[in-house]
Amino acid sequence: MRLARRLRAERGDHGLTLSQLSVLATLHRHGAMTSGELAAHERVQPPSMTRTVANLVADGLLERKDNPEDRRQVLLRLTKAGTELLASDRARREAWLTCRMSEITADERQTLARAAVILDRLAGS
Amino acid sequence: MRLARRLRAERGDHGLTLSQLSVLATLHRHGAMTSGELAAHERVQPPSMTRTVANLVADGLLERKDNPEDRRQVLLRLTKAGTELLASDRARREAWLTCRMSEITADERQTLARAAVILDRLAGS
DNA sequence: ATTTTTAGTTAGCAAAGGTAATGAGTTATG
DNA sequence: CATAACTCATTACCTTTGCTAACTAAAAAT
Repeated sequence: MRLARRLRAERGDHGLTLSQLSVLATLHRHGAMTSGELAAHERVQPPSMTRTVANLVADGLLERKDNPEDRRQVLLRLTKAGTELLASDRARREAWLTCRMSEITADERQTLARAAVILDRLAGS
Repeated sequence: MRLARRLRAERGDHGLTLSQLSVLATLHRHGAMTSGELAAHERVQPPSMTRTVANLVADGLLERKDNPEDRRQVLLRLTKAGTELLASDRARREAWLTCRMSEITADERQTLARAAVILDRLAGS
């Protein structure tokens, strides 16, 4: 909990929340998907995702595209602005992480890397 | 992010949020403290803590005690109900964790334990 | 005695989470 | 084919959690 808050504090300049950033990152990694798929992936209820997405669309970071094959669905994808913001955030985060990583030993770094893999598996990626 | 949500989903029966639970756990681990100390420890601004604490007091899990030496301060401590709820939550969480831990090898468990220590240090516990 | 600082609070904003109910589109069935 | 049933996304509404700014009361400093 405290660690999560510490990370949140490192969110910084762009003014996006972790949830919003996570949506952008998911779309970047897995490509365009529907609101429902996004909700399932982020482990959130559909209405919550609707709202988060609406905010991101309003900010011009996502765009909606109707699916002609099933007109109930809406495909979401990153705009150019969204992709760029994600890239710059990643850079900033990398910088912070690099700084942190310099505070620990190579051994410890390896332990963290292994732990990340295990946790990812437990989270059911 | 997704892992955090997965954990949150495991919150279950008692109806408390992670923030509330974290406050109870902190008070249990470090003993009674003031609202300000609690806020600093949870890395949250004082007004946020005021409200969280107010909810917990309303639920009968915390109690306020004026400090006669400095009457600006309010000491917060767990009630019996708060202590019991914390214990039962811990038991439930342990059960879940034990179940998870049985899914991985002893080697992996050790990796996670080591990682936890390192992260704690980075978080500035 | 007055000013400054400190602890906690109140008021008000936005985001994120949830459930319940609706609307529109698709699929299944009589 | 017409209707029933289901699915996807949304709207409406509630709670909790963060935040900042402004305020009160108490303590400390001048």
